[in-house]
Amino acid sequence: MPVTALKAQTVDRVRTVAARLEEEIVLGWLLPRERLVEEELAERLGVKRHVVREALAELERVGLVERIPNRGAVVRLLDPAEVRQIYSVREVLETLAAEQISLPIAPDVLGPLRALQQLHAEAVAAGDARGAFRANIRFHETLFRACGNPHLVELIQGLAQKVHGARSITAASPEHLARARDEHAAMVEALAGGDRGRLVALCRQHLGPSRDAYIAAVEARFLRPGRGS
Amino acid sequence: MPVTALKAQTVDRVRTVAARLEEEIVLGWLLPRERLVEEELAERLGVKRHVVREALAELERVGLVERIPNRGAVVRLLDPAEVRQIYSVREVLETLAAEQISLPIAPDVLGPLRALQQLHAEAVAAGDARGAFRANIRFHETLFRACGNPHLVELIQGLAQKVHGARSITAASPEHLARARDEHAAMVEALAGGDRGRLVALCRQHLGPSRDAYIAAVEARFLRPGRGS
DNA sequence: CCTGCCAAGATTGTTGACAATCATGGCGAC
DNA sequence: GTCGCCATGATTGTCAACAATCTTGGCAGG
Repeated sequence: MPVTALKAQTVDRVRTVAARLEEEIVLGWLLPRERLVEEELAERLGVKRHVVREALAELERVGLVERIPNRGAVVRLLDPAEVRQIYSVREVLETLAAEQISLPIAPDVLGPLRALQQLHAEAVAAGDARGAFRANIRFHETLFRACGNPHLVELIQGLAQKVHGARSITAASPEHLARARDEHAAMVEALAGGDRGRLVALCRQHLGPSRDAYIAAVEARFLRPGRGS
Repeated sequence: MPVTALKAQTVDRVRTVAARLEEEIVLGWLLPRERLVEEELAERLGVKRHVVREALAELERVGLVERIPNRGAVVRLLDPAEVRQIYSVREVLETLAAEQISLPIAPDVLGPLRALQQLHAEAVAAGDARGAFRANIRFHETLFRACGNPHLVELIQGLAQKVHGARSITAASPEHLARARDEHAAMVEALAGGDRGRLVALCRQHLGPSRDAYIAAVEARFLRPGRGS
């Protein structure tokens, strides 16, 4: 018998549901201010309400969802100022991590990284936003894990997750995906070449575009006076 | 009647229980590897098991408690290597925050800060470890909040919480408490005097002692070969 | 015509009981 | 005497019904 998943533990199902909802938010299936009704989600995702409940609590902690007592959960609209603050911390942390990666990079990091880079490139080529999103996450996780400090990686991932709600703008945009793809390639190159300065610069630049695109989009689309329905 | 707490919302009770358990861990009431039985805690703290359950999940996320499926929760023993990693990130983040505090410090920050510093000093003088712990948390929260980036503050607090389990060594030690008291005074002085370099240096130095004391204590007391019961 | 209140429906929050799982100690086989 | 198995008790995990709360629509009064 397989060692895993003989019986899906609830904690796993919670994680699965949370990840699924996160994806739907990132991919724009669920829009900001959209209500998330527990029973409806439970039925749609084939789990008990209790599981959905915990998943929503998880997403609330992360910041993707807002939960008001007795009123339920809605997809959160990130305030541009907040996004700016998060990105400024991300920049520091990701720079720090990049600086701590021991170069030359170990082959057992570089190999998987190249594989994930290719996976991402293929998803982009196929116009598969979900695949690109997933590959992108795994790429950065693998990259930053090479810094050797799991707690730093955890922080970086947590911050990235916080602004995932801001990704719906760029997650499906061919230009942004292509740009990310090329930047990933450049990062791998810098790693392989042992060029730390370039790597750090690339990591920093990698953050800018989605942040700016989101802020521009939000200010244009959502923050019109009079809380556009 | 007070405006708040007309009815204690469950989410608040969860937080309260989590904070209470955290304190008991920090103050050494609950020792590493000690089992945390849900029903027992529920009765002792006067809440339903469900609330304890969520609180334990919270503490697990934070890292103070370890939860094994179907086997329950135990107070987690922090691995010294992990503690070192966490402290190294803390150092970066707290330095960053200290550097971003706009000087001269605003009076509406300095005032409360001085009050908390005194509260802490009084608790130390009275040998009130719990009071000192609480005042200490509030002091640092107030201090770092002055950096203007709530997300950075959140990260700093989260990391501090992660190593709270390591505080049981120093939380009741008069020497460490006295030292912290003096360093707090010096920080306030540096803030009031607008001396950023001194402030940053103080923040950095402030971290060292409890880290080192914990590592020394753990290596001496808990990590003997043969998992000393 | 507008305002405030009340009832109905929808949704979340809470609880206790039940099921599943795991540690413990006793018993028999070898 | 030791090893392995099974019954038992303790503990956690799951669930569905019930209670509390909020929103919505309608109606009466001004």
